[in-house]
Amino acid sequence: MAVRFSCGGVGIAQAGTVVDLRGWVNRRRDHGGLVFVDIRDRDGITQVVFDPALPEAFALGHTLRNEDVIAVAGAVRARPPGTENPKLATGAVEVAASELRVLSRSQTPPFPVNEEVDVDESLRMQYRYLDLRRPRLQRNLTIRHKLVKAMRDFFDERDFLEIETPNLIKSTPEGARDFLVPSRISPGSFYALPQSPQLLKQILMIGGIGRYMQIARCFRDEDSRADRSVEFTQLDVEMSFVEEDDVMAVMEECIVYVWQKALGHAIPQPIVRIEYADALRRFGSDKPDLRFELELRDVAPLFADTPIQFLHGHARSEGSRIVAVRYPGGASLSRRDFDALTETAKSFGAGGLIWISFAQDGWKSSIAKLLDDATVAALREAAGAQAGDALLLVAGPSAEASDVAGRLRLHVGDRLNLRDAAAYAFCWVVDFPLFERDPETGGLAPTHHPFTAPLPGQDALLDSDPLAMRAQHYDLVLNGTELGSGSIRIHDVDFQHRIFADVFKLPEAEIADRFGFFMEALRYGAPPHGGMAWGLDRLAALACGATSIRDVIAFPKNQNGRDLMMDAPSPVPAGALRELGLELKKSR
RNA sequence: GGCGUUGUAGCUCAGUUGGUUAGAGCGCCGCCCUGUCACGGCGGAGGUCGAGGGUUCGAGCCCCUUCAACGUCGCCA
Repeated sequence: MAVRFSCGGVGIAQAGTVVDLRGWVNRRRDHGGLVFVDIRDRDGITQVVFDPALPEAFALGHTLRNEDVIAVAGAVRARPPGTENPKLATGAVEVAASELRVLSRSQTPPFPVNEEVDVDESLRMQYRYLDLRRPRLQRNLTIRHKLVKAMRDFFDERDFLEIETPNLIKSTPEGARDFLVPSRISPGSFYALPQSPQLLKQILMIGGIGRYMQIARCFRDEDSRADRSVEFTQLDVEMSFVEEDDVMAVMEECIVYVWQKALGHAIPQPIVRIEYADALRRFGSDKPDLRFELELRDVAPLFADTPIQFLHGHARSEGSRIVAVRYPGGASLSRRDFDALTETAKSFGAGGLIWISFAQDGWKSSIAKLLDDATVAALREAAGAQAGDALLLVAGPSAEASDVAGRLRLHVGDRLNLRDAAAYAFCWVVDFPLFERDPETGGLAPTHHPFTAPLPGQDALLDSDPLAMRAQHYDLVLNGTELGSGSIRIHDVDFQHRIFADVFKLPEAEIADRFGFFMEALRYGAPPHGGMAWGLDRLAALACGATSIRDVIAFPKNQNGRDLMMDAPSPVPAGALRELGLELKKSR
């Protein structure tokens, strides 16, 4: 009686036992008088030998092709000395096939399943079931599973309830475009798919749940990127009767636990906290990559008396920065290299780029004629440049200069291979401003979302100087990627109303229409509460060393939001539209 | 919507200054092969060069338009 084993599960311990293996033909090596077939499942690969001594199985073995699905019964035996394969976990043994059944034949696959070669991503998506058989996705989905499992275990142990929130909800535009779902029973009315369960989890707190978590699917009808898709998954968490430090402590414990469980990696604690303003000043970003140093240096004072026209203003203006990015070894770059760097800086939004290099035989610069030795020496000192380094200088209004310099820093980090995919540098970013200026409307916009509470004691600033308000808002950042945001929420209905009415200037009717249900809930004893949400796809991608979240999603959508396997979205029959009370306009 | 990269055999790619019949490796098909594991040997099939238009005696290569994939800016509270 053959015993079922996985294709990665047989070893020398099974020698002599008759096993039953099921799986896919990974490869066939047909010697004419002897046939080797590697059989594969999620667990691994085992070599099966077909010998002419058993003519029936042997004859059928000849006909096998890659990706055929087979069941093989045979005795496990140690391989003849010298023929062991150390590259295979099961390489000490082989299965001598006594019985072969072909469960399913496969057409020739459109791309190799048994090799880790790069294949055009749209082809991989169209034949996702084949891509899923390959080691990379099997490994990534396994890691993702472990992450999610660890999260559920972690929160379960701490008395959190996992609660599902609906996917068909009310459209309450939250910045991103909603996906709308027409209602058959209420023609002309639409559900929206949630951009996040934000209001629902707050209402769960009002509902006395106290501690909530969910692995929640979210939808935003915006253009995709490598790190974001129209449909994505969040770890969503909310807690009652907590302050910032309580939430951050739990979430920090969580990431440490999860990283240990899923990756066996110990995150050093405590995770460093960086104030928002500091992050911008030192790294030019509110999601700094701490895998490498190269901190930005302000050098504006050195240009206070500069004759250089375009620097002069920025050197003296409160709202401007002149920032130096150190490029270790940059003195060996050619003028052409610096020209290319300048183009790169311009693509980041810079007006231009000043460079200074410190070679053995003296300094060079794009503005050499306008610099003197003393200024250059002071610059070198201020920016901490060593012999052989170069400095890249960016000047402009603070926000722009910080952003460009921050991107240049990352660019230099990339060029010098300082951004190690196997390293994990976490940090908290705290002390965000509550509001920021919306450059389009000129009005105020929430930095996080309109339910974020300010630091205690700042309520009065709402009328006098809202831009000076700081939020009880914290981001968790890993390797320059924002994993997630959280905050303490407003639980006072009057203050929440002032945010909508006084700050965002929403008309009463609109507040009532969009948020009426929520405002009403706040009137019935809302506990102080706060929480956080993490982008699970991003987290998984970083954990797997994947460059795109599509490599940690079983059935991802492409850049245009299309599912290439199912070919969705697709037109629907006219009758389906009629039933929904919808009529299509002729396109264009 | 903007910018960039890419598009040549089933896959991954090469293709010179515009010049004969568009190539390679892998895969596929057939035959041979009893210790391979990227098995090996011999033979073979397979191409609207993304699509459309143009320049030219002649276009895979030059020009215009367009489609698609990916990256990125805008956008994503």
